[in-house]
Amino acid sequence: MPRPRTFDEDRAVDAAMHLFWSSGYEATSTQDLCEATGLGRSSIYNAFSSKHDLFDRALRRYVDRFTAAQLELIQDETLPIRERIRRILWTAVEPDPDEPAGCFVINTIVELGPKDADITGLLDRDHEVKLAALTAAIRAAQTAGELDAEQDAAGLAAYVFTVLGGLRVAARRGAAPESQRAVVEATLRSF
Amino acid sequence: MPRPRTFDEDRAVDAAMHLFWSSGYEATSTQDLCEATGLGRSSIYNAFSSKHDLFDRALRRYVDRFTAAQLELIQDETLPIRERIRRILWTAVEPDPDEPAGCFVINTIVELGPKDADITGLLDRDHEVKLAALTAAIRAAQTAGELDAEQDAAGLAAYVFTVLGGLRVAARRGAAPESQRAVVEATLRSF
DNA sequence: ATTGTTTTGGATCGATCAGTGCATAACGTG
DNA sequence: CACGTTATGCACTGATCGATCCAAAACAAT
Repeated sequence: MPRPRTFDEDRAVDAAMHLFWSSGYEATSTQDLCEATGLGRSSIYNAFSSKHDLFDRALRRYVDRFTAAQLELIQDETLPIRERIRRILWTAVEPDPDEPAGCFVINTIVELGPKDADITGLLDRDHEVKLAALTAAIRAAQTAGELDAEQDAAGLAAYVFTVLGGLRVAARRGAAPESQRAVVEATLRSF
Repeated sequence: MPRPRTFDEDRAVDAAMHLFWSSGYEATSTQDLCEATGLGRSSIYNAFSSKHDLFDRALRRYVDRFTAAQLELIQDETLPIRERIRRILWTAVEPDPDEPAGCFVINTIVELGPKDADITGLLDRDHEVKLAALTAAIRAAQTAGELDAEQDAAGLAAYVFTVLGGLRVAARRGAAPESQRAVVEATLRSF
């Protein structure tokens, strides 16, 4: 019996995600969010309880999407481990012109890391999951003789994600794809 | 004949630097700057023309300080090139508890990179200088037989600074020093 | 068609934003 | 001591911040 929504909540979260991704939390005003989503203030505050809550929803959407894709890649046993790692890193080499430069997660760690424990907890847990998955994949490759078993698997996994973070910062700065490619190749030489 | 300043401009820039470094540009208000520097609004706007100008001064101070230290290290020919690279990366391993986590330059690239061309230009030029210096040092080590001459020196230099960026993002997230250490060791294995 | 519930638009809230104006205080110089 | 100049303290500007309120609108169920 109630009046139904005239907008798609998912689309609104998606628009907010791109805006926060591009401009950060503080620099994005609720007015900007209204314009980007095409909604009025009331609709936004009715569907989401606050700017911070909408940010949380947007970040979760980003994290879920990218983590799912990464985990699928990490656990794809049809590919050699080196190839999987290459593809993980490769996502930061050629920027998608339809999306903001850099990585929303990295941006958020940098902007809110020291100040927002809720957000930090969310990102930490996600990072742990990915780290554990890659560590397991590397260990499996080691026992299969695909990689040198002497190296610390957890350290190698941390290494991959650290380089990925660096590549995404470089992408935010507008690094040239050929430079990024050289970094990926140099990274793989450690394995 | 005029009334002299009762505060040290350098100390004020230093306090502003730490605040911007810790909290970012947008999240730092002029009121915060007054409290951190101990100055009144008039004194700040008299010595610096705007919040943006003070940020620019603070960032320049940071860049000058860190770039000088890095260049000195890069060009220290008494050390093997691998040791120089290790020490560059090592600066991100054990955080100084007296200073904000992470790197002011990285934070600024992430927050203002897509929006502030002046700041971006400053950071790009600085990055170019450091990249050129490390490329030259690597090339020299290659001709001296210290490193494999087959590898692209510029690519290796980009690799080092990319990993450094990743380490600094990880430091902002509060990464454990032992994890950071493992990343440095894995990085050096590419050389 | 009436009722009940929720959405929506628009005005508006107090707080805070970066920045300014002005009167006064403080100092070096003559 | 008096003058010239700058620094400082404080009130204040208009704009914008995130968030709220309320009345009108829209729809489903009866």
